[in-house]
Amino acid sequence: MASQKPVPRIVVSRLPVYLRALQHMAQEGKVVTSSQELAQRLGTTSAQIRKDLSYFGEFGRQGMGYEIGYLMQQLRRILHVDREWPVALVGAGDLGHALANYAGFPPEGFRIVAVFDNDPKKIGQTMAGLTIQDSAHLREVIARERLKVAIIAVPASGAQAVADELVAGGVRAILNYAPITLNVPEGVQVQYVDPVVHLQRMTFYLDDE
Amino acid sequence: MASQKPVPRIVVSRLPVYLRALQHMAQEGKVVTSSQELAQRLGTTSAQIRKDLSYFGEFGRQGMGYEIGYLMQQLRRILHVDREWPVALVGAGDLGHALANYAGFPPEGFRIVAVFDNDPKKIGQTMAGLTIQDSAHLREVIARERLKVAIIAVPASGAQAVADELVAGGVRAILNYAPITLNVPEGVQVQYVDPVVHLQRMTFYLDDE
DNA sequence: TGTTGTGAATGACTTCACAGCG
DNA sequence: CGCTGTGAAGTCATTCACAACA
Repeated sequence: MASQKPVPRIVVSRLPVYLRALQHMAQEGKVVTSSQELAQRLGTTSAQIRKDLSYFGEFGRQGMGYEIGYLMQQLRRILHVDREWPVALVGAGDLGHALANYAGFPPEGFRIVAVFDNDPKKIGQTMAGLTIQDSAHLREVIARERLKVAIIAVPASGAQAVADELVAGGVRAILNYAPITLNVPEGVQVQYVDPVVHLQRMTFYLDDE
Repeated sequence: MASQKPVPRIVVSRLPVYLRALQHMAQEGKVVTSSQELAQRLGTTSAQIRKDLSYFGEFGRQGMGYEIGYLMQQLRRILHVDREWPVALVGAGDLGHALANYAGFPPEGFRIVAVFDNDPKKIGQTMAGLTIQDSAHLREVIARERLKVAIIAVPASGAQAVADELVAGGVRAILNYAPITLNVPEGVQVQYVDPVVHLQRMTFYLDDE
């Protein structure tokens, strides 16, 4: 029986990694796997994978393991990625350009449908097939298109203001590439990508010579 | 007295975020702060900040708080970022381009000193002032330059092979932008940036309408 | 007084270990 | 027999709450 307990955030954070590994297995033609095999690939333990999945239901067969296609489908449902998510991208610099053209989004159901910048030289130009819009219209467009997901790829100095506009327009999930901690209301999700922070998390462990 | 207990990874992972916030405060001209103020900015608790810092020493003054410049300096020392780290960048696509030109690295002591790609059309060209080198020479160059830190910005299909070469050359910390879990030896640090994974960690919490 | 640093208490997460089932 | 699903045990992390001190 699946647990009714609240799902720890850390469990949720691992599910996309499981899903990604299952997709790779499927591409390799594998049909069935086990918590053991998956754990080995991911550098974790079979018990952790089984326990994580147990928060949501029973997806395996005793003695058999997991049917990869079925488990992928279930994880997509759990993560709410069994649909298309239209995404707003704010910032049309080098990083925004890379994100707008990233081939990894469409197959996963994330579709960038609007790009914003506040640079007059960029507004009106085209990026990845989309017209760059003035950030001044951010809130209005977000609200009209009912966008719930956005990516911030602007400098730190403008990021909080952008976040405020996004939230005011109705955005509930922000992937933030600006090197600053955002202040958002309860219930608005934020994920941070700051290469400097990520590098500093590793240099700690490097020998001090 | 500072604790002698082993430092939890999760504590280390928060230090760069504290450092970043302190830098912003310093830019605003602030000289002193408190665990309370810092916690408010970062959406955490003062107790957590004090406890985290207590693993490394005593950096504040009772009744007074923390001298921002001093605490920054101490965090830089703890994180081993009180020096220059030369970094190898593998992958000269859109993302590699954005990273090579990222203005946020130099002020933090991270300097991209070598760029690699395996595309004959790109090898020999210049990117951010560096000549793009053939990935075939990856291990050799890494070893010769004694590089300990690298960034992977290649497609998933090539990422494990790149990681193997990096590690063979002596790299001990990898910032991986490829959407795949890397298999590396004990002691080699890896940080993952996969926008799809980050987005999926948030869509879980979005209403299921 | 205000704020740190920290043991103690609480809470969360991971691992164990095994019943149960295919 | 092999592997899942899961309570129970064990470990780790956060929060509490207060002595100590500028």
